[in-house]
Amino acid sequence: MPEGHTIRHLATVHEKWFAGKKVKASSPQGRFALYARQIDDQVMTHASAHGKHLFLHFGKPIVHVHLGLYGWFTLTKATQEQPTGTTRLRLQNDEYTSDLVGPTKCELITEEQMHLITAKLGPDPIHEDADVEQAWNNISKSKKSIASLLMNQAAIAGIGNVYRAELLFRAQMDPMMPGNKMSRDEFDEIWCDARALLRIGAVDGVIKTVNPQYLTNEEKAVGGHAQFSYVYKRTGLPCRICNTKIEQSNVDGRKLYWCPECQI
DNA sequence: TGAGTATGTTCAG
DNA sequence: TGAACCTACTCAT
Repeated sequence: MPEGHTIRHLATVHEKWFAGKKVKASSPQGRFALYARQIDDQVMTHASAHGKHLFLHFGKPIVHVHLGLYGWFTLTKATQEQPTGTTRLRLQNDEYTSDLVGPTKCELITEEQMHLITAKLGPDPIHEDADVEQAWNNISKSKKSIASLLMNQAAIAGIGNVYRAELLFRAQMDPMMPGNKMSRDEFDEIWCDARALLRIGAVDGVIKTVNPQYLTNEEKAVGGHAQFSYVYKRTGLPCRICNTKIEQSNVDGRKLYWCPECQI
């Protein structure tokens, strides 16, 4: 589901499947129908991602997608199956089908509008050339907690509620630490870990944060595509490291999970 | 059948 | 700060 790793994964798959070829575009649900007609039978040139925003480039027109909380793509080998009535956008060629359901945003924009969107976002750690100094600047000048700042897309783009909880646990950091009280070393550790974890997650679109040595035998048996966490959604369960019960609280209206023993 | 929940964002008050 | 929005799924009634 949608944090930065998912969007990067989706950009990669769409580019691999559709770039350089004519694409059939339709909007079974109807809300994107007018725009779908404009890109129908056009060639997708490439796909790109910044944070949680996906851009599918059809020459000048660009499809801008933000999945929001529960939007998703169903990616399949070319199918004759009818899309569900809620499918906002279907992209298809002879080999592949991409169905988009429930996005917060699906619109046709210009390159200029795309730049306006990305200009409002902080550096995306998954990008090779991401500006770490800009990210440090955004964090270190704020009195807000690091838990709050990591979710702020204008500070750092692409991190969501799962990666936030897991990054803070892995760094053994108090989630309430104000950005302007963090040392550069502490920030660098989180930034580098975010880079690494997002890239690992982007490979197959699954969030992987737990060192296998801390998985139970049952969890190990489940294997590859399963998602496990140190603290996310583990309220009341014992910490994988110290056995203290994981706690849950609310930061900016979102649930935050942490270990009161490890993260001091 | 209906309430609650979900890895998100925006806008009104 | 809280509600609204986009959708599907789980669980209680």
